Amino acid sequence: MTAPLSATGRVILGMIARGKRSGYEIKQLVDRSTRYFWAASYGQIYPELRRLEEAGLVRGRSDPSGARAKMAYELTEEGAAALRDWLTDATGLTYELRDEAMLKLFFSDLEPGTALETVGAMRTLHEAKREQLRAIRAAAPEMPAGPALTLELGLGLTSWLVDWCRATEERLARESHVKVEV
Amino acid sequence: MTAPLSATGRVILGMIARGKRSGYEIKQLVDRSTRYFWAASYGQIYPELRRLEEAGLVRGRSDPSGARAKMAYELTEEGAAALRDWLTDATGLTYELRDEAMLKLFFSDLEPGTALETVGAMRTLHEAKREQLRAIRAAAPEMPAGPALTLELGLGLTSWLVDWCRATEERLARESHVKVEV
DNA sequence: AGGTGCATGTAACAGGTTACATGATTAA
DNA sequence: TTAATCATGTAACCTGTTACATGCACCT
Repeated sequence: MTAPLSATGRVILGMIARGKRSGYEIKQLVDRSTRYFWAASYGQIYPELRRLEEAGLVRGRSDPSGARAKMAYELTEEGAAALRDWLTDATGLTYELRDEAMLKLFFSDLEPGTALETVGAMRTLHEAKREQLRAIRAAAPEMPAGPALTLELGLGLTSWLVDWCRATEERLARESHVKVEV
Repeated sequence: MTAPLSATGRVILGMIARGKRSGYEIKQLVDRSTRYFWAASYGQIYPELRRLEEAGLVRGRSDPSGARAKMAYELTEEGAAALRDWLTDATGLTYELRDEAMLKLFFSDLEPGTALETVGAMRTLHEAKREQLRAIRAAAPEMPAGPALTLELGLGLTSWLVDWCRATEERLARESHVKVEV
């Protein structure tokens, strides 16, 4: 029965378990991997590292390169146990989405003609995300099973979204065309 | 050039434009429609309604039913213009996701055997969401074009996710089976 | 000499949730 | 009578972002 992990604490512990040991390195890795479904900023990471240390889940020692300060964190026994507990428990998974494009789409009939443009903007966004994910995959052909799974899921999801947008754009264009013609 | 709309202000203005006029009604409608991609709580709605009124975007008057207090809000000219401006502008669309299931999946290789369970929990969640969306569609066969579009998108998306989870569960089960057998 | 990257950190703010308090109305 | 629903509202809290400050190291 270890203490429950805070939201940001989860990513931090996981990243430290993967071998990344400074706040800076954790941020780098988050930005290249989980950021699409779980972001973290310095403003969260550094204070949280301190809290985790106070709670005894990580242990940090100074590991400077020359005169440049650097902290090297590693998991304690308790930290490894907390990470295991969290990974083993599949209940109460948070899921939060805030998608302004969908909100605009929801209200699109209030301002006729905006639906097509909104879906177009939505497609552009997801296309960009898909390209970024492809670049990540290309840059690291070998990766652990977990990251590989989420990358595959992200790629599939964005691809589905791009296709939906394209199909919907065609349909909306056809409908407005028919309306004009008849 | 009207003032930019705050996050919650967007939903509120849209819902008022759809005819919902009290904070309570707005919350009800949000919970039955946009909540899957854009939530709102009373703690946001009531203060925001006041701010919108101070900014001159909505106008509220008391409209009690008997001795039960009730406020009826409607859009002002400025409010309608702000809503139009927002709907017409397809740039800078916020998109934020926080999906703990995907995060656990990302770290699943740190604790062998958890991937299958995590994907299973993920599927259960999306199946439930899909059922809720189906219930909404069944309860309101006639709906405006905007809500119909987002409902269709939500249903398609959750269905794709459920299918991906199912396929991945099969694959993971097969792989672990092979591992045991060889 | 200057720009980029490594590295740490914080203060101010923004946005949102939860829990609570209050009270009327309606249906069982 | 009592539970559910209608209806408003706030205070405390949590979580997270943005912008800034600081300084070393390395490359050109």
